[in-house]
Amino acid sequence: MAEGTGAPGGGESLLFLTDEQLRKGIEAMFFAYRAFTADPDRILEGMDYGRAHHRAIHFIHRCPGTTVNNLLSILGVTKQSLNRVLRTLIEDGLVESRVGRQDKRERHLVLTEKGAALERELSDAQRARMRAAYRAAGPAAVQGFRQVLEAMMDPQLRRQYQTLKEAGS
Amino acid sequence: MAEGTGAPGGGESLLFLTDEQLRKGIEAMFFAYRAFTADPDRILEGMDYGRAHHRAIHFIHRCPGTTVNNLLSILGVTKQSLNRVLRTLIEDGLVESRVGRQDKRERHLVLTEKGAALERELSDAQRARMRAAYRAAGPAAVQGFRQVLEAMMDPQLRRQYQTLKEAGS
DNA sequence: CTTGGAAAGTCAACAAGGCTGACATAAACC
DNA sequence: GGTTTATGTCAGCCTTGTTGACTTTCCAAG
Repeated sequence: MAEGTGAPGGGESLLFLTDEQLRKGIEAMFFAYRAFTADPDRILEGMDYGRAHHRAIHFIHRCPGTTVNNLLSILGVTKQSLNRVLRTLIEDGLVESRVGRQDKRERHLVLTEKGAALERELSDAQRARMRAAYRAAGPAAVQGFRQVLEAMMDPQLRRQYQTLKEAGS
Repeated sequence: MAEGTGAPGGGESLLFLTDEQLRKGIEAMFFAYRAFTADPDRILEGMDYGRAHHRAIHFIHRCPGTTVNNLLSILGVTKQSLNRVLRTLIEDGLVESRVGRQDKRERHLVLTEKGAALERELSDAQRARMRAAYRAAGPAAVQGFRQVLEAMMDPQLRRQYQTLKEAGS
C-alpha cells in the first residue's frame, strides 16, 4: 500500500512495483512451478513414487551421508511423513541407511547405484527444461531470476538455500 | 541456437548453462515456492480452506463471470476436484454461481463481497512478499525473473498465462 | 551406574486435494 | 428426436501432509 510516486520519469521509476506487475509475477510463479514439476512427475507416475520421493532423492544426492534430522529440516515436513517415503525407498533398494559411526543413533542416508540412476533420470529431465529456459532468456535474465527468488525466501529458508548453494562445488 | 564457445572470454560466456548453475536455479525454485505459498497458507489454516480454495478465489477474482470449464482449464484439475472446492465456497457465500444468459448450461462464477474480502486479504499478503522481493532485487532483475519463468512454461501453459496477463488492465 | 534427553522408528487416525469411473440433468445443436 | 456439451454428484482410491502416543537406542551428565 501507499506506493509513493508511481509517476514516470522520477529518477528510477517504480512502475515495476505496481499491483498489476506484482500480480503478473504471482501468476508467472504459479504457471512456471507447474511446468517445473511436470517432467519429474511424468517420469514418476507409474512407478510407485511421487513428488515427495523425488525431493528426498534429490537432497540425499546433494548431501550424501546426511542424517534424517537434517533432511527433515531441509524438506520442512514431519518425520512421520518423511519416514513413510524413506521406508519405501530403502525397501526398494534406492537408498541406503547407515548407522552413524560416532553417534550410532543417527542414520546416514546415501543413494545406491539404483537410486543414483533414478536421480539422474529425474534431474536430467528437470535440467533440460531449465537449460532451455535459461538459454532462451539469456545470462542477464538468469541473474535477475535468481535474485528475485532469493529475495522472496524467508531468512531461514534463504540460509538453508545458501548453505546448499555453497556446498555444491 | 549456435552453441559455440563454452570457453570463458569468448564473447558471450555460456557458463550460466552449467549443470551447477542449473541445479542452483532448481533449488531456488523449490525454496522460493515454499515461501511464495507460505503467507496465504498461514491465513487459510484455521479457516476450513486450503491452497486449492485460494487458487479458485484468485482466478475467479481475475476472471469475473468465468465459466466452470474455463476455470478448470486454467487450474489444470478435474471437475470433481474443483467442484468439491467450489461447492464449499458457494455454500459459505464467498462465490456466486449464475446461470448463463445465452447458454443456460453454463454457470458464471463471481466473488461475493465476502469472497472479495478474503481475496484481498490473501493477495495483499502475497503481494507484500512479492513487492519486498521486487524492491530488493530491482527492476532489471524483475524483468529477468519474468523472462525465465515464462520460458520455463510449456507452450500451452504460456498461452494461458499470456491471455491472463493481457486481460489484466 | 543410573538416568535424562536426543535421535530415530513405528502405529494409528485423520485431512486436503488430487485422481478415475459412473451416472444424472438440462440445454444446445443438428 | 438424437447427440453433444456443460455441469453436478456419488463413491472410492491414492499421495502426502498432519497430530499424538509410544518404543528403542544410545550419548552424556550426574
